[in-house]
Amino acid sequence: MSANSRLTIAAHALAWIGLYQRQGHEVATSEQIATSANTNPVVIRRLLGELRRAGLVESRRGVGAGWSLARELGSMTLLDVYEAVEPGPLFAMHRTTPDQGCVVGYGIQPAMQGIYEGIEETLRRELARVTLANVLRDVLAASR
Amino acid sequence: MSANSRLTIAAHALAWIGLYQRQGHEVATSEQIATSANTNPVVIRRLLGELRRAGLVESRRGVGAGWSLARELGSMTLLDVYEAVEPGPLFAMHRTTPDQGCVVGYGIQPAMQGIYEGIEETLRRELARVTLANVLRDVLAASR
DNA sequence: GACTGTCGTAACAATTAATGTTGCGACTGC
DNA sequence: GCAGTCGCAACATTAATTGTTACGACAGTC
Repeated sequence: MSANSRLTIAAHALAWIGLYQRQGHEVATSEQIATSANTNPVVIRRLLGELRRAGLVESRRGVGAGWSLARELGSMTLLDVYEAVEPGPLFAMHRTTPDQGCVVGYGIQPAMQGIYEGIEETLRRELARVTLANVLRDVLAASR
Repeated sequence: MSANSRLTIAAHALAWIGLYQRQGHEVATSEQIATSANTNPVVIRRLLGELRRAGLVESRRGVGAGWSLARELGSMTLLDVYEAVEPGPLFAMHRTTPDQGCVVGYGIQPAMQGIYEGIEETLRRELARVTLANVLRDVLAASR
């Protein structure tokens, strides 16, 4: 389905900053994170900008500039990141409104909307169960 | 997120065929369904072709051709439709492989993979709880 | 056996979203 | 003033979905 790796990259960036800070550094640059994620610094800045708006990270400018965590990794969940980074709903409706003169065309959107809402709520609950500290732990576990 | 209405359109088509058959008709044409969904018949044929491969619908050719349900709506779940119609996983990995020389770059994909698998499993369970008969019922409820 | 209506499928265009890239001004410590 | 990095805009590239056209295959009917 989705050609959409935003959540993955955002988690990557947060784990990277968290580990880097754990190693005693103050801030991480978009350049460093981009190298680790094998992408362009601007892509990282865009993503981190959204995370900053959500209060998950902070940025400094000027010399010695860069990014740092605004909260402990253990207090951030994937749901926080997901909501900061994913704009729309999981499943989309028709791109053109269906025939309102047809019973099915008229009723399908409210029906699916209701169903999808319940499913998204469950997805949120699952995402909320995973903290970024869990993610970093799993990341480090893979290297042994 | 996903600019992806495949599941919605597929459910629309199945509900339409189900209702049409309930009204005594043998088969529905892609033309009719496309009119209700306000899209092109070929789009419907493509989707229904995938549903046929999954054993949910059947098609006849020649004069009086069209589509019919292969099973009761009550025995089809949204999960059946989802699996027939959605190709990839819900969340994607990096589009280029991250820096394998970096601890995070090395461990992030297995870590996220494990997390995503659990979440997708939950999603599947939710989708499996909704039958297409439920969908049609909700559709008809909206018109009153 | 020709005719008709619909599927089956390929080929291509159009649209949209995400991602990648370049450029440059803004900021801040030296 | 200088250097390093963010902030952001503009544009290019890529990929997926959707829309469209075209035409052959098929199966009934006349």
